[in-house]
Parts: sequence; C-alpha cells; structure tokens
Amino acid sequence: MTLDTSKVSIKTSLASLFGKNLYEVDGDQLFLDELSQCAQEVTVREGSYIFKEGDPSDYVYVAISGAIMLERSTSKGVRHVFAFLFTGNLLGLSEFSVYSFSAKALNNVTVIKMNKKIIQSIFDRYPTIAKRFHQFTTHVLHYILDQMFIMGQKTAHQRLAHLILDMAHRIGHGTNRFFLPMGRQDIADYLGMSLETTSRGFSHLKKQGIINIENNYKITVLDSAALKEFADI
Amino acid sequence: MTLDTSKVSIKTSLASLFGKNLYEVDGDQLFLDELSQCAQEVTVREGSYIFKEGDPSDYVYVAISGAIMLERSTSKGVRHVFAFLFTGNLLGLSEFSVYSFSAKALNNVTVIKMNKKIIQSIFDRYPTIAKRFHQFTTHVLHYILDQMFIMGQKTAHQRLAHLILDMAHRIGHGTNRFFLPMGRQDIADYLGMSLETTSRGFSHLKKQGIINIENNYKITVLDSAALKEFADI
DNA sequence: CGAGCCCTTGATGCATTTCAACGAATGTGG
DNA sequence: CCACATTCGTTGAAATGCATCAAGGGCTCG
Repeated sequence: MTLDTSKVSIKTSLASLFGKNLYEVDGDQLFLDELSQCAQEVTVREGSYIFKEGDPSDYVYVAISGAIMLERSTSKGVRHVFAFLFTGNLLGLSEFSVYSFSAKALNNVTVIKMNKKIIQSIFDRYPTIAKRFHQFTTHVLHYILDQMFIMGQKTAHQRLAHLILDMAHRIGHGTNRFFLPMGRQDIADYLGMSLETTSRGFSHLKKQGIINIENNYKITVLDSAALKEFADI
Repeated sequence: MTLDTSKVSIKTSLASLFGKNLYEVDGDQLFLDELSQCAQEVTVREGSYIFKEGDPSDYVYVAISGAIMLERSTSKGVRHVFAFLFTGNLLGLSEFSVYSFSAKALNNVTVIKMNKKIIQSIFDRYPTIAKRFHQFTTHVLHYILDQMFIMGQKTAHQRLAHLILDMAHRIGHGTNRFFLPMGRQDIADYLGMSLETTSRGFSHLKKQGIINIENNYKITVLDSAALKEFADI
C-alpha cells in the first residue's frame, strides 16, 4: 500500500485538496511521506462502484482522473443524484460508520484510496493539514447550498443551463467545449426532472443558438453570456 | 462577555452540540471555563436578524430557545430559505470571511454568541472538542443531503409532507402535536413552491384526515403512517 | 368596528410529466 | 458486411401539476 507522490496527476489532485502550495510548506513533505504509506492508487472500471450506500466508510477517496457520480436510491427505486465529481474532488468524508450514498464511475476512473483511521491519526499530528481538510468540508457545504438554491428557485430549463455552465467551468476549465460524462437520465435525476424535459432543454438551447451538440455528449457553449442570462444568474 | 454555563438551557444546548456527556469528560470543565469567557447570551426579537448575508463572519452562534430561519436573496429579490433551526442547532460555521446567508429570528430567540477567532484558538488547545465540532459540520452536510433529496422529489405535496414529518420530529420531539413557528410563505420559499401550493397542500392533508390544523400554525399529526406513506419514505 | 395581515379557495394558463413513437448509434451474430 | 437487437436520445400529443391572478374569509390589533 504505497503511493507515488511524485507523480504529476497525484500532485495536482492533492494540491487541489490540501492547498496549492502543499509542497512548499514546512513539514508537509513529512505528511506526504506518511500519506503515501496509507494511501493507494486504485482504478475503477466504467459503470462499477467505488463504494455503495451502506458500506462501512473505512476509506476516503480523492479523484485523480475520470468522472464520478454520487447517487442514492429509495426503497421504491427512486434515484437521486447528488453530485458529479472530477479531478481533485474528495469522496467519502462521512463521519458516520457507513456511506450514505453510492459512488459510481461514469467512465474509467483512478482514485487515491486512503484509510480513514490512519488519515485521522495523521491529522492529529498535522493540525495545519487537518484544518485544510475541514475547510474543504465547509467548501462542500457551500457548494451544496448553492445547488439547493438552484433546485428550489429555477425552472427546469434554467436549472439545466446552470448545470451546463457548471460543467463548462469544471470540465472545460474556461474553454467553451467539453465532453459530458453522464447521460440524460443522470442529469434528470440530478436536477429533479424527467429525462424528456432534460432532452427538450438541450434541444431548446441548441435551437436558440446558445449551445451546440455533437454526438449527444460533446457540448460547445456558443454564447456564454446568453447562457448566463438564461440561467438567470 | 461572560456566559453562565451552569444554566440548564445552556447546558442542554451545548450538550447537543458537543456531545451528551460534555460535563463528564476530563478537561472539559476547563474548556467550558474558557468558553464562558468568549461567549455571551444574546436575545433577538421576533423578525429581526441575528446576522445578515455579507456581514463579516466573526461569530458562531448556538440556538438556546426560539426558532431561526436561514435565508438568502438574489439581486432580483428572489428569496430562498435554507433551513429552520431550533434549540441546540449551530449557526455561522462558515470558513469564509462573510456569512453567505442571513439568520432571521422567527420568534423571540436566545442564542449563545461566540467569537470565532477565540473559539478557534480554544479548539487548537482542545483537539477533542475541535473534532466534535467538525463532526457537527459533517452532520449538517448529512442533513442537507437529505434535504436535497427531498427537493428532487416528485410532487410539491410530498415535499410538504416531508417538512411536516421533520417538524414533528424536531419541534414536537415524538409527540404528534406542535406549533409551526414560520408562515406559509417561509415554507414555500423553503420547499421551492408558491405560497398557494403550500396552502393547498395543508388543506389536502387535512381533508384526507392525515393532519389537523388549528389557528393556521397549530398542527396535529393524526395518522403518522399515512403521512409517511404520502411522503413516500 | 374597520384596517391590515395572512391564509384559503377558485379559475385559468403555462410548465412539466407521462405515454408513445421514432431515430441515431453501437454491438452481435449470421 | 449486412440484418437485427439494443440502448439512448429526440420529438409529439395528451394529461397533470403548479404558478399566477383574483377574490374572499378569519384573525388580531388599534
């Protein structure tokens, strides 16, 4: 169980988690050495689960590459998608003994898998790292609050516009062309609408000349200002 | 700026925050002594704000009595209600420099007001307390996730049924009779629906014999099983 | 008693879901 | 390499849910 912390992809992901200048701070190299002892690089194939709702929450994960979907289902089979995660995002930070949702790989995914108990003990000895970690939790809280706001306030098409803007930002990193890793049904279950409404939303934005769609998944934002206006930001 | 930590109401609230056996743990009396130095009991009149969105987030609050509503407004005047808080709930745990929402007193409220910087320094010296505090953050996360799940749920009336069950649990504490501290508009802005739909939802549940309503605010759950069935849990 | 506030109820139109059919892309076996 | 099945997305039509507009009722307080 060792982790190559000199690998660029891993560096990038850890930096986005614990702070950009992680490798510059005094004593952090020690932390990284310890981390590499309790961490492990794992690949997960498209469609399979990193962990499932109800599994003992023994590990914390950091996404290195690929796209992950957090979902939960009711006993009656109704599904809800909580989030889409990408490089640098953290999974499984529950304080509870079991995960309260499942994490599904939308494509081939690599993650860093860290033993929660060991990482906890590391945190006890590196309070600066622990603080950064907990700051991350409140950032997540902040993000979810925004998401809740969107869920409550917007019409279905506006919510979709907001998702596209979010994806353009998180996947496209500023460029206006990106590849959606999830299907229409996933988006529908994320935004709380039907599959058909999602599809109509895409079609509508395309007809308006605001976005372009190739092959269902390849999206280009043609008029970013109009999209923002439409999303009512 | 001193706090009477022997007062029963304060004991109860702190216990619900930091753990039930707070007063029994070794060294925690010391923590409480320090806390009492940086904390203050404050009363807030009905309708006024404990803090507002954009205020510098210098304080953390714990609700002692009364009901609090967390809300946010867009530039265009659209309001969203994030949460209703009661005895023992924590407010203002943002890691950001300003609050990202406002906290309004729904009735006369008393809170413990704690200086964030001082409490932070206390946490540095009492890691056990700090850990409990951060655990609380993830509990909030958990709660909000549930809320998001409900927001994605099918019908408006189902969401309302969820809220009633939640209130029965949190205000009524198991009994089936409780007093709603918020108005129909607040509920509407919380569940992402119109005032009228909220009202119709209440009327519908009343006609079905599932709940009873006196004086608009006094609610009795007559058939808890039916209400759960309706909420589709 | 009247004003003001909040809640309720009704009517109407728009947004969204649901049902259903079709089309595009992908993969499989003959 | 071509039918065929399968999966996923699109589109249309009908039904339903919800918001909006509008009016009325009950409560509280001056």
